[in-house]
Amino acid sequence: MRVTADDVAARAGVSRSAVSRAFTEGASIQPDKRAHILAVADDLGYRPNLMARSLTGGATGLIAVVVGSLSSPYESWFLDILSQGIRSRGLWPLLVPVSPGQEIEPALDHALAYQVDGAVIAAGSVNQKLAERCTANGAPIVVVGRVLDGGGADSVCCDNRAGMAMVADRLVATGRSRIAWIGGRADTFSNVERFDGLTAALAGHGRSLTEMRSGDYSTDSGMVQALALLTGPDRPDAIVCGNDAMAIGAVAAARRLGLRVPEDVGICGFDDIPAAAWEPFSLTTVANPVVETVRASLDLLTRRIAGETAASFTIRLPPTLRIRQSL
Amino acid sequence: MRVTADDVAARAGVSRSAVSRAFTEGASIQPDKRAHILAVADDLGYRPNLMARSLTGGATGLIAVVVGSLSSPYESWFLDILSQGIRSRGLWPLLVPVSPGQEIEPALDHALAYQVDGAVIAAGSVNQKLAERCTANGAPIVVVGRVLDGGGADSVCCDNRAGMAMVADRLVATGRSRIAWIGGRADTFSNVERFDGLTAALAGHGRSLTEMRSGDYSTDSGMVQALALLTGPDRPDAIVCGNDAMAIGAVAAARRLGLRVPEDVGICGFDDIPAAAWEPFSLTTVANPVVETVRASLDLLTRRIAGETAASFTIRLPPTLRIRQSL
DNA sequence: CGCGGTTTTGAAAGCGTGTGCATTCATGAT
DNA sequence: ATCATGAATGCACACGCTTTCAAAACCGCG
Repeated sequence: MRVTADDVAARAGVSRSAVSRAFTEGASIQPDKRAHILAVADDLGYRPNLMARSLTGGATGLIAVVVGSLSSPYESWFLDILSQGIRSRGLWPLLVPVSPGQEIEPALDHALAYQVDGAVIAAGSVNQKLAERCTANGAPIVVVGRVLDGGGADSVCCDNRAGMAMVADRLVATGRSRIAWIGGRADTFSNVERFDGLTAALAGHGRSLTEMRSGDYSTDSGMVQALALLTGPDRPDAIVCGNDAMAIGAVAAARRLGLRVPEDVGICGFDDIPAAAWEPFSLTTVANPVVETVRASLDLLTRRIAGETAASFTIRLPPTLRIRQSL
Repeated sequence: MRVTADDVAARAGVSRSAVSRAFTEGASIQPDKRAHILAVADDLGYRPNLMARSLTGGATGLIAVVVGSLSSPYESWFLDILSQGIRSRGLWPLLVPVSPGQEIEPALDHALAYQVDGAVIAAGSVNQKLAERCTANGAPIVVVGRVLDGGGADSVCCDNRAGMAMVADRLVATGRSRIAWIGGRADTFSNVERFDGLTAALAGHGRSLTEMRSGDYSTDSGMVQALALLTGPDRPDAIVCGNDAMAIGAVAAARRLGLRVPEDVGICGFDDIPAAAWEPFSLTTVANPVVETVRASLDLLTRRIAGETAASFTIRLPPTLRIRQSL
């Protein structure tokens, strides 16, 4: 039923090896014979079975992409760019969705069983042991958006502290004095770094946060926390959010209360997702360099796949402050 | 280097067949021997090579997911739900991203070469010939969001005309008389159906569109087209958009011009993406039943994969009108 | 025409797994 | 004690491909 290389060989009057060579770039075969074989193959609708090929070749061309809930605008934006990057390198993304809170390990195990050539991990928590297991199975990994403390895997991550330093400067420049914070999920690397970065930078200006609250990185949670802040005593004149989604919620909250942004309350996000530019928000935010992040991640990963062995590498990419209307 | 079933067999003092059977549910093997083998396997970090397994078994467990630009909120929302659904059925999504305007065929061909068990196609144009090629290669497909005219593939699609009929009712009920349309990319199935549905339903009320414009389903294009409409002569008192992203842009445009929504101009979208509920928009929109769409698609697909052969099937799911603040 | 050297070519040996088949083993009935 | 029955086990083949290896074909040159 399924047409195999043998079928093509029989039909073209050559050996199966010849068929294989016809499909292998730079293999030793006569040009006109290759052309004939390819014509026959096309006629029969034959394409080499990549499963079988990878059984010998050792490479599958698959890259596991571990990503969190895709309805989050940041994750989907990142996945968009990442998947394009993977395809443009002739590889294919095997999607490994993990809901927040879910264990990454069983899912990644399964992906490893597919003999993926590598993995980009942008969600879930990964420890050194897991990283080593992946590399031991011949699948180097690169961790995106956080840094593995123990080493053992390359990581690419935006410089959250530098980003927050720029936010602090802006807060001071616009004369904000009662500055509140809405964090994301507390256990995440980016949340910790962004919070630390902000408090440290503010301290450098002799200031500190007046209030701290936690959301879960969703727009709804930003809305809820911002409502609480803005209706509480000693209303803040600036709210810094752990990401853009929450900042969008915060802007909505301010609007609902009839407050002007940025005059009454300045609001700042992080990431610069596409929606941040939408006019009713016009979010001032820290632009996360995701294009560069993707490029760097895949460079690192393909080099490892090619066999380069070196100590694990951490790349920190500098963000930029995108000043719009909200702060 | 890579640990194989032979390694486990040697270490456990059994034959390789025994190892295989230990990992096969319901195979004939002594319980305690299976336990021993599994223990040894776990110790060695062995997992069956799914590439090799699928070479004999005939099934790979992979589902090709053809999807457009993921930075679009609708696409990423859909992919989120779809990928969860695929995983919950024990299958794995192989991502096949195709940019709008790009040919779907070469990408899908490559996915077929991976011997995917099936494909969910939610982007790009697919004709009957392509559908037949897929099924001939043992990969049934289901087309989502549009209907294949010639048959040859199952399709699941929301009833765009019914949705637009509800919009028309609402337009009449709120007394709109100058109704404009902002369409999406003209060549898409959903755009044609939604436009036809709206004009037909309006005609049923003895009304018609006063102006028609085309965007590209992006928020920016919605903004641009709405600005043109709202600053032109004979300003419309309602704008119906081909999707939510453009409707969001239209709301932003109205706000920029100082118009009140919905008093001065009513705005309506389609899909009910998560962002539609965000407060500054509070979009009145047609809710696309994506959860049901995903369920129906995967039901259809898994049944085909299981071998059920029947005439191709088209499922039309009824949308609902979600009335918020914008119309 | 012969010869060393370079391509081409096909046969065959894997790659890691599932499974049909024949064999062995344990079990219980006669 | 013997035999029939069923489960458990190992051997070997198949899956579809790549690639090594040795043989064959080809080339230019003397």
